[in-house]
Amino acid sequence: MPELPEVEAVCRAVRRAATGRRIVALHASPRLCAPQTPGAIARAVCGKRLRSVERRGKNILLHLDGISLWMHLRMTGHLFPAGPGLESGGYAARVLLDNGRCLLLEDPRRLAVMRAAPPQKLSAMLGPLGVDPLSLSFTPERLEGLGRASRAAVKNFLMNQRRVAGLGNIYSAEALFRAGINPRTITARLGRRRWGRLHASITSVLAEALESGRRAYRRPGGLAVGETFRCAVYGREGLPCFGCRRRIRRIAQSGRSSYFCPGCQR
DNA sequence: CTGCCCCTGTAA
DNA sequence: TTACAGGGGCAG
Repeated sequence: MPELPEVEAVCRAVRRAATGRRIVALHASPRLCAPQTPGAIARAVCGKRLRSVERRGKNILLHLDGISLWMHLRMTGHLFPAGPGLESGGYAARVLLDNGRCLLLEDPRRLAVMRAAPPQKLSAMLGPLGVDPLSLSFTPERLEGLGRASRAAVKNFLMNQRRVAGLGNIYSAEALFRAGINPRTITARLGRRRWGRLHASITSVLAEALESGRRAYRRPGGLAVGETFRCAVYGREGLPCFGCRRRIRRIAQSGRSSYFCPGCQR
């Protein structure tokens, strides 16, 4: 489920619920922990206090005393604070806190990953990540600079985490719709005006998604993050465009679906 | 940079 | 039964 806004909402929720708390136990499925083991991760983090929560792109970093816990939710992972009683179906990991509450990681598809390592090691691992679109260094000039030499379709460019870190299939499509840019456009061929529009679109789409995600996340164990964001093109194949009423089209790009309006996106 | 793969659930 | 799913590592 998660792209940048959802992961950011998760981080805020975890930050509020667990900062300063000590981890007393950790249970996790082996697949989630590979190539480490659940036991090794548990030994590394138990007894440590959560000092801060950091997001880098779609990556979550829980910084403890001298060691950090890295998580990536991939396609279907959910992470949320929960009470002691919640024994919901099939969690992938449960991190018990010293106040009786816990952090629950659920993932029906079991693609999420988790690892414990010193923060420097994790930073090195995440080194190739590109600019975070919520950071101050994300400017129209920076974006244009990153894409000037790319011959990939602009949709694929936006989804490349080494360039811009955090956009996925949904918000790439939504940002391109707002900017009026066809997802198949060769990135390097975008002009200055379009780079400016694309930058503004990314910023506004993420801000709105974050806002709707915050509302959704307020219910403990309830609605998943991001569900209240109303997509203009994603998942709307064949339905009329909210702007020009033409039918939204779906095409495949790099094996993934891209949605766009043939009228509004040239 | 693109294709294939990793998994499991859901819908057509 | 098949296609597809919001991600990313890896091979080619």
